[in-house]
Amino acid sequence: MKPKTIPEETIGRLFLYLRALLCLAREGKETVSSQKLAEACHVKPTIIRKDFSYFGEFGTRGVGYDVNQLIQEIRHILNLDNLMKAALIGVGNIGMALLNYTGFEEEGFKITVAFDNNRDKIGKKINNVPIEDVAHLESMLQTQGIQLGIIAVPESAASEIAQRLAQGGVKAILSFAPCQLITSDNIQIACVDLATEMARLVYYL
Amino acid sequence: MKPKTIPEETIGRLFLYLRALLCLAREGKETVSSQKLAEACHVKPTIIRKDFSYFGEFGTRGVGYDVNQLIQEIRHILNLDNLMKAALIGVGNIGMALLNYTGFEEEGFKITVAFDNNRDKIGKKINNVPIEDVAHLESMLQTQGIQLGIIAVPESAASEIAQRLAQGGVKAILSFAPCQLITSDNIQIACVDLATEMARLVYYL
DNA sequence: CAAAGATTGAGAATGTGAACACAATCACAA
DNA sequence: TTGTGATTGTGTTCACATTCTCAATCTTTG
Repeated sequence: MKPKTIPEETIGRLFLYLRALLCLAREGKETVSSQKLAEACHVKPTIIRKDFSYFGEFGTRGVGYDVNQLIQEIRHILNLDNLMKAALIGVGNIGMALLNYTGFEEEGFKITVAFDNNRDKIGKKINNVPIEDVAHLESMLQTQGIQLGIIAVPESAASEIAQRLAQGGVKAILSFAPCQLITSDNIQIACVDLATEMARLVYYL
Repeated sequence: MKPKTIPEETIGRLFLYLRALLCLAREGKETVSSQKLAEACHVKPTIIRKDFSYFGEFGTRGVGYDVNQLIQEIRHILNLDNLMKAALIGVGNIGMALLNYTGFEEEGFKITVAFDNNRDKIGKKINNVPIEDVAHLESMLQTQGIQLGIIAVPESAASEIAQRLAQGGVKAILSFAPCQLITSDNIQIACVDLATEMARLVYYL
Protein backbone atom coordinates (compact mmCIF):
# COMPACT_ATOMS: atom_id res chain seq x y z
CA MET A 1 0.00 0.00 0.00
CA LYS A 2 1.28 3.40 -0.98
CA PRO A 3 0.01 6.90 -0.24
CA LYS A 4 -0.07 7.77 -3.92
CA THR A 5 -2.84 9.41 -5.83
CA ILE A 6 -5.58 7.08 -6.99
CA PRO A 7 -6.35 7.15 -10.71
CA GLU A 8 -9.82 8.36 -11.50
CA GLU A 9 -10.35 5.39 -13.80
CA THR A 10 -9.63 3.05 -10.95
CA ILE A 11 -12.45 4.50 -8.88
CA GLY A 12 -14.80 4.13 -11.81
CA ARG A 13 -13.92 0.48 -12.23
CA LEU A 14 -14.46 -0.28 -8.55
CA PHE A 15 -18.18 0.16 -9.16
CA LEU A 16 -17.96 -2.40 -11.93
CA TYR A 17 -16.13 -4.84 -9.71
CA LEU A 18 -18.63 -4.38 -6.93
CA ARG A 19 -21.57 -5.20 -9.13
CA ALA A 20 -19.91 -8.30 -10.50
CA LEU A 21 -18.90 -9.42 -7.01
CA LEU A 22 -22.45 -9.00 -5.73
CA CYS A 23 -23.55 -11.21 -8.60
CA LEU A 24 -20.94 -13.84 -7.69
CA ALA A 25 -21.95 -13.68 -4.05
CA ARG A 26 -25.58 -14.37 -4.97
CA GLU A 27 -24.40 -17.41 -6.92
CA GLY A 28 -22.66 -18.68 -3.81
CA LYS A 29 -19.07 -18.23 -4.98
CA GLU A 30 -16.66 -17.74 -2.08
CA THR A 31 -13.41 -16.95 -3.84
CA VAL A 32 -12.59 -15.49 -7.22
CA SER A 33 -9.38 -14.97 -9.16
CA SER A 34 -8.48 -11.77 -10.91
CA GLN A 35 -8.80 -13.78 -14.12
CA LYS A 36 -12.44 -14.71 -13.52
CA LEU A 37 -13.41 -11.31 -12.23
CA ALA A 38 -11.77 -9.77 -15.27
CA GLU A 39 -13.89 -11.86 -17.62
CA ALA A 40 -17.06 -10.82 -15.84
CA CYS A 41 -16.15 -7.13 -16.05
CA HIS A 42 -14.62 -7.20 -19.53
CA VAL A 43 -11.28 -5.85 -18.37
CA LYS A 44 -7.80 -7.35 -18.11
CA PRO A 45 -6.70 -9.26 -14.99
CA THR A 46 -3.59 -7.16 -14.51
CA ILE A 47 -5.58 -3.99 -14.26
CA ILE A 48 -7.76 -5.44 -11.56
CA ARG A 49 -4.77 -6.36 -9.46
CA LYS A 50 -3.23 -2.97 -10.03
CA ASP A 51 -6.44 -1.24 -9.02
CA PHE A 52 -6.66 -3.15 -5.76
CA SER A 53 -2.98 -2.58 -5.04
CA TYR A 54 -3.67 1.11 -4.54
CA PHE A 55 -5.70 0.30 -1.46
CA GLY A 56 -3.90 -2.66 0.03
CA GLU A 57 -3.42 -6.37 -0.36
CA PHE A 58 -6.83 -7.97 -0.44
CA GLY A 59 -6.01 -11.29 -2.05
CA THR A 60 -4.16 -14.48 -1.24
CA ARG A 61 -1.41 -15.45 -3.68
CA GLY A 62 -2.02 -18.76 -5.32
CA VAL A 63 -5.69 -18.65 -4.32
CA GLY A 64 -7.47 -15.46 -5.28
CA TYR A 65 -9.79 -13.07 -3.50
CA ASP A 66 -12.43 -13.79 -0.88
CA VAL A 67 -15.63 -12.57 -2.49
CA ASN A 68 -17.38 -11.29 0.61
CA GLN A 69 -14.30 -9.68 2.06
CA LEU A 70 -13.62 -7.93 -1.22
CA ILE A 71 -17.18 -6.62 -1.32
CA GLN A 72 -16.71 -5.13 2.13
CA GLU A 73 -13.38 -3.57 1.17
CA ILE A 74 -14.79 -1.93 -1.94
CA ARG A 75 -17.88 -0.76 -0.10
CA HIS A 76 -15.62 0.88 2.43
CA ILE A 77 -13.44 2.54 -0.21
CA LEU A 78 -16.49 3.87 -2.01
CA ASN A 79 -18.14 5.18 1.14
CA LEU A 80 -21.10 2.85 0.79
CA ASP A 81 -20.93 1.63 4.36
CA ASN A 82 -23.82 3.63 5.68
CA LEU A 83 -27.17 3.80 3.92
CA MET A 84 -28.13 7.20 2.51
CA LYS A 85 -31.72 8.35 2.24
CA ALA A 86 -33.08 9.20 -1.20
CA ALA A 87 -36.29 10.86 -2.34
CA LEU A 88 -37.99 10.10 -5.64
CA ILE A 89 -39.84 12.89 -7.39
CA GLY A 90 -42.33 11.82 -10.03
CA VAL A 91 -44.19 8.51 -9.74
CA GLY A 92 -44.77 7.93 -13.45
CA ASN A 93 -43.44 5.03 -15.46
CA ILE A 94 -39.81 5.45 -14.54
CA GLY A 95 -40.67 6.34 -10.96
CA MET A 96 -42.72 3.18 -10.56
CA ALA A 97 -39.91 1.09 -11.99
CA LEU A 98 -37.50 2.55 -9.47
CA LEU A 99 -39.84 1.98 -6.54
CA ASN A 100 -40.31 -1.65 -7.54
CA TYR A 101 -36.61 -2.25 -7.95
CA THR A 102 -35.03 -4.01 -4.99
CA GLY A 103 -31.29 -3.89 -4.85
CA PHE A 104 -30.48 -0.26 -4.21
CA GLU A 105 -29.71 -1.00 -0.58
CA GLU A 106 -26.88 -3.27 -1.65
CA GLU A 107 -25.28 -0.24 -3.22
CA GLY A 108 -25.58 2.17 -0.37
CA PHE A 109 -28.89 3.97 -0.50
CA LYS A 110 -32.60 3.61 0.03
CA ILE A 111 -35.62 5.44 -1.33
CA THR A 112 -37.56 6.43 1.77
CA VAL A 113 -40.16 8.75 0.27
CA ALA A 114 -41.69 9.60 -3.08
CA PHE A 115 -43.45 12.74 -4.31
CA ASP A 116 -46.04 13.40 -7.00
CA ASN A 117 -48.66 16.00 -7.85
CA ASN A 118 -51.39 13.52 -8.83
CA ARG A 119 -54.15 13.33 -6.17
CA ASP A 120 -54.86 9.71 -7.09
CA LYS A 121 -51.34 8.69 -6.18
CA ILE A 122 -50.73 10.82 -3.11
CA GLY A 123 -51.26 8.87 0.10
CA LYS A 124 -50.65 5.45 -1.42
CA LYS A 125 -47.67 3.24 -0.77
CA ILE A 126 -45.54 1.41 -3.29
CA ASN A 127 -43.20 -1.21 -1.92
CA ASN A 128 -43.60 0.37 1.53
CA VAL A 129 -42.59 3.81 0.26
CA PRO A 130 -45.23 6.50 0.89
CA ILE A 131 -46.17 8.91 -1.90
CA GLU A 132 -46.45 12.46 -0.61
CA ASP A 133 -47.72 15.70 -2.11
CA VAL A 134 -44.95 17.45 -3.99
CA ALA A 135 -46.19 20.70 -2.43
CA HIS A 136 -44.52 19.61 0.81
CA LEU A 137 -41.24 18.74 -0.90
CA GLU A 138 -38.77 21.16 0.69
CA SER A 139 -40.02 20.81 4.24
CA MET A 140 -40.18 17.02 4.21
CA LEU A 141 -36.70 16.72 2.73
CA GLN A 142 -35.32 18.74 5.59
CA THR A 143 -37.21 17.08 8.42
CA GLN A 144 -36.31 13.62 7.15
CA GLY A 145 -32.68 14.49 6.46
CA ILE A 146 -32.69 13.34 2.87
CA GLN A 147 -29.47 13.84 0.94
CA LEU A 148 -30.28 12.38 -2.49
CA GLY A 149 -32.92 13.34 -5.03
CA ILE A 150 -34.03 11.33 -8.04
CA ILE A 151 -35.84 13.33 -10.69
CA ALA A 152 -38.26 11.28 -12.77
CA VAL A 153 -40.68 14.01 -13.82
CA PRO A 154 -41.40 15.28 -17.35
CA GLU A 155 -38.67 17.38 -18.88
CA SER A 156 -40.68 20.57 -18.55
CA ALA A 157 -40.81 20.28 -14.76
CA ALA A 158 -37.29 18.98 -14.18
CA SER A 159 -35.58 22.32 -13.84
CA GLU A 160 -38.01 23.62 -11.23
CA ILE A 161 -37.78 20.42 -9.20
CA ALA A 162 -33.99 20.55 -9.27
CA GLN A 163 -34.01 24.02 -7.75
CA ARG A 164 -36.48 22.98 -5.07
CA LEU A 165 -34.35 19.95 -4.24
CA ALA A 166 -31.40 22.26 -3.79
CA GLN A 167 -33.43 24.42 -1.42
CA GLY A 168 -34.43 21.30 0.46
CA GLY A 169 -30.78 20.63 1.11
CA VAL A 170 -30.05 17.55 -0.98
CA LYS A 171 -26.41 16.97 -1.86
CA ALA A 172 -26.78 15.04 -5.11
CA ILE A 173 -29.33 14.65 -7.88
CA LEU A 174 -29.87 11.87 -10.38
CA SER A 175 -31.98 13.01 -13.30
CA PHE A 176 -33.69 11.19 -16.12
CA ALA A 177 -34.53 14.40 -17.94
CA PRO A 178 -32.36 14.94 -21.02
CA CYS A 179 -31.52 18.54 -20.31
CA GLN A 180 -29.26 20.86 -18.40
CA LEU A 181 -30.21 21.48 -14.81
CA ILE A 182 -28.95 24.08 -12.37
CA THR A 183 -25.20 23.96 -12.13
CA SER A 184 -24.60 24.86 -8.54
CA ASP A 185 -21.13 23.90 -7.44
CA ASN A 186 -22.13 22.32 -4.18
CA ILE A 187 -24.58 19.85 -5.70
CA GLN A 188 -23.54 16.83 -7.72
CA ILE A 189 -25.73 16.13 -10.70
CA ALA A 190 -25.80 13.02 -12.85
CA CYS A 191 -27.98 12.45 -15.87
CA VAL A 192 -29.10 9.12 -17.19
CA ASP A 193 -29.62 9.79 -20.86
CA LEU A 194 -31.10 6.75 -22.49
CA ALA A 195 -30.91 8.15 -25.99
CA THR A 196 -27.20 8.82 -25.65
CA GLU A 197 -26.65 5.38 -24.21
CA MET A 198 -28.33 3.83 -27.23
CA ALA A 199 -26.44 6.02 -29.66
CA ARG A 200 -23.17 4.98 -28.07
CA LEU A 201 -24.17 1.36 -28.44
CA VAL A 202 -25.03 1.81 -32.09
CA TYR A 203 -21.66 3.36 -32.79
CA TYR A 204 -19.76 0.36 -31.46
CA LEU A 205 -21.66 -2.29 -33.36
CA MET B 1 -7.28 17.34 -40.60
CA LYS B 2 -4.90 14.46 -40.16
CA PRO B 3 -5.27 10.76 -40.89
CA LYS B 4 -4.21 9.86 -37.36
CA THR B 5 -5.92 7.51 -34.98
CA ILE B 6 -8.82 8.97 -33.07
CA PRO B 7 -8.63 8.75 -29.28
CA GLU B 8 -11.33 6.63 -27.74
CA GLU B 9 -12.10 9.37 -25.25
CA THR B 10 -12.78 11.78 -28.06
CA ILE B 11 -15.48 9.53 -29.48
CA GLY B 12 -17.08 9.30 -26.07
CA ARG B 13 -17.19 13.06 -25.71
CA LEU B 14 -18.78 13.56 -29.12
CA PHE B 15 -21.99 12.10 -27.70
CA LEU B 16 -21.84 14.69 -24.93
CA TYR B 17 -21.31 17.49 -27.41
CA LEU B 18 -24.16 16.26 -29.58
CA ARG B 19 -26.63 16.27 -26.73
CA ALA B 20 -25.62 19.76 -25.65
CA LEU B 21 -25.80 21.02 -29.22
CA LEU B 22 -29.29 19.60 -29.69
CA CYS B 23 -30.28 21.50 -26.56
CA LEU B 24 -28.77 24.72 -27.91
CA ALA B 25 -30.51 24.19 -31.25
CA ARG B 26 -33.87 23.87 -29.50
CA GLU B 27 -33.17 27.16 -27.73
CA GLY B 28 -32.60 28.80 -31.10
CA LYS B 29 -28.86 29.40 -30.78
CA GLU B 30 -27.15 29.53 -34.18
CA THR B 31 -23.50 29.73 -33.24
CA VAL B 32 -21.54 28.64 -30.21
CA SER B 33 -17.94 29.10 -29.09
CA SER B 34 -15.82 26.31 -27.71
CA GLN B 35 -15.95 28.24 -24.46
CA LYS B 36 -19.73 28.11 -24.17
CA LEU B 37 -20.00 24.53 -25.31
CA ALA B 38 -17.33 23.58 -22.80
CA GLU B 39 -19.36 25.05 -19.94
CA ALA B 40 -22.43 23.10 -20.99
CA CYS B 41 -20.51 19.84 -21.14
CA HIS B 42 -18.30 20.43 -18.11
CA VAL B 43 -15.08 20.03 -20.06
CA LYS B 44 -12.29 22.44 -21.06
CA PRO B 45 -12.54 24.52 -24.24
CA THR B 46 -9.17 23.38 -25.54
CA ILE B 47 -10.18 19.77 -25.48
CA ILE B 48 -13.25 20.46 -27.53
CA ARG B 49 -11.19 22.15 -30.23
CA LYS B 50 -8.69 19.34 -30.14
CA ASP B 51 -11.44 16.75 -30.47
CA PHE B 52 -12.95 18.45 -33.50
CA SER B 53 -9.53 18.93 -35.06
CA TYR B 54 -9.24 15.17 -35.55
CA PHE B 55 -12.07 15.32 -38.05
CA GLY B 56 -11.59 18.61 -39.82
CA GLU B 57 -12.08 22.33 -39.41
CA PHE B 58 -15.67 22.91 -38.43
CA GLY B 59 -15.44 26.37 -36.92
CA THR B 60 -14.77 29.93 -38.00
CA ARG B 61 -11.94 31.74 -36.24
CA GLY B 62 -13.09 34.75 -34.33
CA VAL B 63 -16.69 33.55 -34.46
CA GLY B 64 -17.19 30.00 -33.27
CA TYR B 65 -19.11 27.01 -34.56
CA ASP B 66 -22.39 26.89 -36.46
CA VAL B 67 -24.66 24.85 -34.23
CA ASN B 68 -26.66 23.08 -36.91
CA GLN B 69 -23.67 22.37 -39.09
CA LEU B 70 -21.80 20.95 -36.13
CA ILE B 71 -24.73 18.69 -35.27
CA GLN B 72 -24.67 17.32 -38.79
CA GLU B 73 -20.92 16.77 -38.69
CA ILE B 74 -21.07 14.88 -35.39
CA ARG B 75 -24.06 12.86 -36.54
CA HIS B 76 -22.07 11.86 -39.58
CA ILE B 77 -18.96 10.93 -37.59
CA LEU B 78 -21.02 8.84 -35.19
CA ASN B 79 -22.91 7.05 -37.95
CA LEU B 80 -26.23 8.47 -36.86
CA ASP B 81 -27.19 9.59 -40.34
CA ASN B 82 -29.57 6.78 -41.09
CA LEU B 83 -32.24 5.69 -38.63
CA MET B 84 -31.82 2.19 -37.19
CA LYS B 85 -34.77 0.06 -36.19
CA ALA B 86 -35.05 -1.06 -32.59
CA ALA B 87 -37.33 -3.55 -30.85
CA LEU B 88 -38.41 -3.21 -27.24
CA ILE B 89 -38.97 -6.37 -25.24
CA GLY B 90 -41.02 -5.98 -22.09
CA VAL B 91 -43.76 -3.36 -21.85
CA GLY B 92 -43.67 -2.87 -18.10
CA ASN B 93 -42.82 0.35 -16.32
CA ILE B 94 -39.52 0.97 -18.00
CA GLY B 95 -40.83 -0.23 -21.33
CA MET B 96 -43.74 2.19 -21.20
CA ALA B 97 -41.41 5.04 -20.30
CA LEU B 98 -39.28 4.26 -23.34
CA LEU B 99 -42.27 4.05 -25.66
CA ASN B 100 -43.53 7.40 -24.47
CA TYR B 101 -40.16 9.06 -24.84
CA THR B 102 -39.81 11.13 -27.99
CA GLY B 103 -36.32 12.10 -28.92
CA PHE B 104 -34.67 8.85 -29.84
CA GLU B 105 -34.94 9.70 -33.51
CA GLU B 106 -32.73 12.71 -32.97
CA GLU B 107 -30.03 10.29 -31.90
CA GLY B 108 -30.25 7.83 -34.73
CA PHE B 109 -32.78 5.13 -33.96
CA LYS B 110 -36.47 4.41 -33.67
CA ILE B 111 -38.48 1.81 -31.76
CA THR B 112 -40.67 0.23 -34.41
CA VAL B 113 -42.11 -2.71 -32.50
CA ALA B 114 -42.56 -3.88 -28.92
CA PHE B 115 -43.05 -7.36 -27.45
CA ASP B 116 -44.69 -8.64 -24.30
CA ASN B 117 -46.20 -11.88 -22.99
CA ASN B 118 -49.24 -10.28 -21.36
CA ARG B 119 -52.45 -10.95 -23.35
CA ASP B 120 -53.95 -7.65 -22.18
CA LYS B 121 -51.13 -5.70 -23.77
CA ILE B 122 -50.64 -7.66 -26.99
CA GLY B 123 -52.36 -6.02 -29.95
CA LYS B 124 -52.46 -2.54 -28.47
CA LYS B 125 -50.45 0.43 -29.65
CA ILE B 126 -48.45 2.87 -27.58
CA ASN B 127 -47.32 6.01 -29.33
CA ASN B 128 -47.98 4.31 -32.66
CA VAL B 129 -45.78 1.31 -31.78
CA PRO B 130 -47.62 -2.04 -31.92
CA ILE B 131 -47.20 -4.54 -29.08
CA GLU B 132 -46.71 -8.07 -30.40
CA ASP B 133 -46.66 -11.49 -28.78
CA VAL B 134 -43.15 -12.33 -27.60
CA ALA B 135 -43.70 -15.83 -28.99
CA HIS B 136 -43.15 -14.39 -32.46
CA LEU B 137 -39.98 -12.56 -31.46
CA GLU B 138 -37.32 -14.21 -33.63
CA SER B 139 -39.36 -14.35 -36.82
CA MET B 140 -40.58 -10.77 -36.63
CA LEU B 141 -37.11 -9.43 -35.91
CA GLN B 142 -35.84 -11.04 -39.08
CA THR B 143 -38.70 -10.10 -41.39
CA GLN B 144 -38.59 -6.48 -40.20
CA GLY B 145 -34.80 -6.25 -40.34
CA ILE B 146 -34.37 -5.03 -36.79
CA GLN B 147 -30.82 -4.51 -35.60
CA LEU B 148 -31.26 -3.24 -32.04
CA GLY B 149 -32.87 -4.86 -29.03
CA ILE B 150 -33.85 -3.16 -25.79
CA ILE B 151 -34.39 -5.54 -22.87
CA ALA B 152 -36.79 -4.20 -20.26
CA VAL B 153 -38.05 -7.49 -18.83
CA PRO B 154 -37.61 -8.80 -15.26
CA GLU B 155 -34.12 -9.97 -14.40
CA SER B 156 -35.15 -13.61 -14.42
CA ALA B 157 -36.16 -13.51 -18.08
CA ALA B 158 -33.37 -11.26 -19.35
CA SER B 159 -30.88 -13.98 -20.17
CA GLU B 160 -33.33 -16.00 -22.27
CA ILE B 161 -34.48 -12.93 -24.18
CA ALA B 162 -30.89 -11.97 -24.90
CA GLN B 163 -30.25 -15.33 -26.52
CA ARG B 164 -33.41 -15.13 -28.58
CA LEU B 165 -32.47 -11.64 -29.74
CA ALA B 166 -29.15 -13.02 -30.88
CA GLN B 167 -30.94 -15.73 -32.84
CA GLY B 168 -33.20 -13.11 -34.35
CA GLY B 169 -30.12 -11.40 -35.76
CA VAL B 170 -29.87 -8.19 -33.74
CA LYS B 171 -26.47 -6.55 -33.64
CA ALA B 172 -26.64 -4.72 -30.34
CA ILE B 173 -28.53 -5.00 -27.07
CA LEU B 174 -29.30 -2.43 -24.42
CA SER B 175 -30.31 -4.03 -21.16
CA PHE B 176 -31.84 -2.68 -17.98
CA ALA B 177 -31.33 -5.94 -16.12
CA PRO B 178 -28.49 -5.74 -13.59
CA CYS B 179 -26.86 -8.99 -14.58
CA GLN B 180 -24.51 -10.64 -17.01
CA LEU B 181 -25.95 -11.59 -20.36
CA ILE B 182 -24.54 -13.80 -23.07
CA THR B 183 -21.11 -12.65 -24.11
CA SER B 184 -21.09 -13.43 -27.77
CA ASP B 185 -18.36 -11.52 -29.55
CA ASN B 186 -20.45 -10.39 -32.49
CA ILE B 187 -23.09 -8.68 -30.39
CA GLN B 188 -22.57 -5.43 -28.54
CA ILE B 189 -24.16 -5.30 -25.13
CA ALA B 190 -24.63 -2.27 -22.91
CA CYS B 191 -26.20 -2.26 -19.48
CA VAL B 192 -27.91 0.64 -17.81
CA ASP B 193 -27.44 -0.05 -14.14
CA LEU B 194 -29.36 2.50 -12.13
CA ALA B 195 -28.01 1.34 -8.80
CA THR B 196 -24.42 1.75 -9.95
CA GLU B 197 -25.21 5.14 -11.37
CA MET B 198 -26.55 6.24 -8.02
CA ALA B 199 -23.62 4.79 -6.13
CA ARG B 200 -21.21 6.66 -8.37
CA LEU B 201 -23.10 9.85 -7.69
CA VAL B 202 -22.95 9.32 -3.95
CA TYR B 203 -19.21 8.82 -4.07
CA TYR B 204 -18.56 12.16 -5.71
CA LEU B 205 -20.64 14.25 -3.34
C1' DC C 1 -8.52 50.39 -44.64
C1' DA C 2 -6.04 49.53 -40.40
C1' DA C 3 -6.07 48.08 -35.78
C1' DA C 4 -8.06 45.64 -31.95
C1' DG C 5 -10.44 41.90 -30.05
C1' DA C 6 -12.00 37.28 -30.36
C1' DT C 7 -11.69 32.66 -31.52
C1' DT C 8 -10.11 28.55 -33.85
C1' DG C 9 -6.40 25.14 -35.12
C1' DA C 10 -2.36 22.53 -34.30
C1' DG C 11 2.55 21.36 -32.87
C1' DA C 12 5.10 20.59 -28.55
C1' DA C 13 5.29 19.53 -23.81
C1' DT C 14 3.42 17.49 -19.96
C1' DG C 15 0.91 14.25 -17.33
C1' DT C 16 -1.62 10.05 -16.57
C1' DG C 17 -3.05 5.39 -17.14
C1' DA C 18 -2.27 0.68 -19.15
C1' DA C 19 0.68 -3.23 -20.36
C1' DC C 20 4.37 -6.01 -19.36
C1' DA C 21 7.54 -8.88 -17.06
C1' DC C 22 8.87 -10.79 -13.10
C1' DA C 23 9.36 -11.27 -8.07
C1' DA C 24 6.81 -12.82 -4.01
C1' DT C 25 3.73 -15.84 -1.80
C1' DC C 26 0.42 -19.48 -1.09
C1' DA C 27 -1.62 -24.44 -1.35
C1' DC C 28 -0.86 -28.94 -2.10
C1' DA C 29 1.37 -33.21 -2.97
C1' DA C 30 5.08 -36.40 -2.74
C1' DT D 1 10.13 -30.61 4.04
C1' DT D 2 10.84 -29.62 -0.47
C1' DG D 3 9.28 -28.92 -5.09
C1' DT D 4 5.62 -27.50 -8.35
C1' DG D 5 1.86 -24.96 -10.08
C1' DA D 6 -1.06 -21.14 -9.45
C1' DT D 7 -1.94 -16.52 -8.43
C1' DT D 8 -1.16 -11.99 -6.50
C1' DG D 9 1.61 -7.68 -6.20
C1' DT D 10 4.69 -4.10 -8.23
C1' DG D 11 8.50 -1.40 -10.59
C1' DT D 12 9.33 -0.05 -15.27
C1' DT D 13 8.22 0.99 -19.84
C1' DC D 14 5.34 2.57 -23.21
C1' DA D 15 1.22 4.54 -25.29
C1' DC D 16 -2.19 7.66 -25.11
C1' DA D 17 -4.74 11.80 -23.58
C1' DT D 18 -4.60 16.48 -21.91
C1' DT D 19 -2.79 20.97 -21.52
C1' DC D 20 0.03 24.72 -23.08
C1' DT D 21 1.26 28.00 -26.34
C1' DC D 22 1.03 30.65 -30.18
C1' DA D 23 0.15 31.51 -35.04
C1' DA D 24 -3.72 32.14 -38.23
C1' DT D 25 -7.94 34.18 -39.41
C1' DC D 26 -12.36 36.24 -38.77
C1' DT D 27 -15.49 40.35 -37.21
C1' DT D 28 -16.05 44.80 -35.73
C1' DT D 29 -14.98 49.48 -35.01
C1' DG D 30 -12.98 53.89 -35.79
